[in-house]
Amino acid sequence: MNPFNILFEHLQSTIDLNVEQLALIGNKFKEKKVKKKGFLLGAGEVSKHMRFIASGCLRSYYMDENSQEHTLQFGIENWWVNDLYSYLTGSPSNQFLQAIEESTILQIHKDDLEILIGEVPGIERFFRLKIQSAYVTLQERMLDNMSLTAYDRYVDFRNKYRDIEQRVPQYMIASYLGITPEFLSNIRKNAPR
Amino acid sequence: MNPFNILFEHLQSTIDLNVEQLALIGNKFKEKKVKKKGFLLGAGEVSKHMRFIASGCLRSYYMDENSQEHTLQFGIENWWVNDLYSYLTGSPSNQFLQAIEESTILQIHKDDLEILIGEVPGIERFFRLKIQSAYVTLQERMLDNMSLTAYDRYVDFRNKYRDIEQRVPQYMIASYLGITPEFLSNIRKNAPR
DNA sequence: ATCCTTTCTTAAGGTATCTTAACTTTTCTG
DNA sequence: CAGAAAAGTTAAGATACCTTAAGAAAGGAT
Repeated sequence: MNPFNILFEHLQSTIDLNVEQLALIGNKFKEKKVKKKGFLLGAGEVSKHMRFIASGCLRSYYMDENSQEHTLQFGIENWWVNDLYSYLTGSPSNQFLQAIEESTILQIHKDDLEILIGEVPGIERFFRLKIQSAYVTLQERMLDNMSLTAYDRYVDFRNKYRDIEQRVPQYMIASYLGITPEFLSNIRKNAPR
Repeated sequence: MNPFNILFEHLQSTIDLNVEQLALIGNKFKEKKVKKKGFLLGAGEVSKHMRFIASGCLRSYYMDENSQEHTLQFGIENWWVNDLYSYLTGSPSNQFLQAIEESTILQIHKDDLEILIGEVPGIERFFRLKIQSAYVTLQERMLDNMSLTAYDRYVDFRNKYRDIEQRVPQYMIASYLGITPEFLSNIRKNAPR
């Protein structure tokens, strides 16, 4: 399926859009392919785009002073990925946005998004809702991290993201859960079933 | 100072408002006093209000299955406190919103806020920006929790929230940092200076 | 098919943080 | 101001998770 049609369907699941509006939207989003291990954003750059995954799989991660990677988000088809921090504040990102599989992205520049919002007001509502649910998800994760053991977090992850679990290497899952790959391995060995 | 004037000044630091608009806003917000240790929201209730602290000090916390408290947020004058999760999704809260000092709150009901947004469009922008910065703050905290040691998180907390540190009991700070009060005590003892 | 790279596992020893419990200090209440 | 309640400290023993290092397995490239 054409990447743009994937985007259109995705948008229409939340807001109503007529043909002219879809055309306006299609004009502003640009298609971008990323190879496996390719980067859409590197630490130090300012994120200037909102990015929609039409196909493939990516993750964003933060690298701390000890060069440890911390995965912030995975994303597959129909997800949005970005360093919202950098995008919203305009400050240089401290994250990397990297493809785990060859992926097709549709992205819109911040300036174009502002224009588009003027043309298609529903878009503003769409992104407000996105940010809200991003917040809600993040808070849930924060609470889980504070109150659950690594094993429980792993079980929750598997239940919540079974589709993602198959597609990403285990050490990235470990870095998402906030543990070392060795310890995740250990957890898996001693897990029931 | 009158609580409403504190709110008005706060709003005007972000958006422009004329006298009629301030009157409309003043009509919709209700003043509420909470005694020390009093609750504005309990687990199980749905949060139906946006809440502004005109004076005092509060915190929101989550209580896990082992009855451990996890402080999500502290708030003092000019801050907004809420369980955004519950407010946005309409699901019952898993948090408590409790006063640490006697406090004066100005709160607006969700339905009234929607009406108000119709009357004063700038208000929508205001809350969108609030949620965005809440997201940004939360992500920063998430990263800190994943990459820093408890000692470093404590130092960061002191630097960032010196004004709050004076006003809240230490065991709440511990529950914010994700450690036990005993361990925070230990950290403080062994800390430089 | 084979070699090289990436990912995963195993296990021993170490460290950050927790648990428990008793004690001290501070704050609140009447 | 006294007594009770809340908050903070101390220290010993426990545990979840990390570090290191080496080897096994899987995946990619030629």
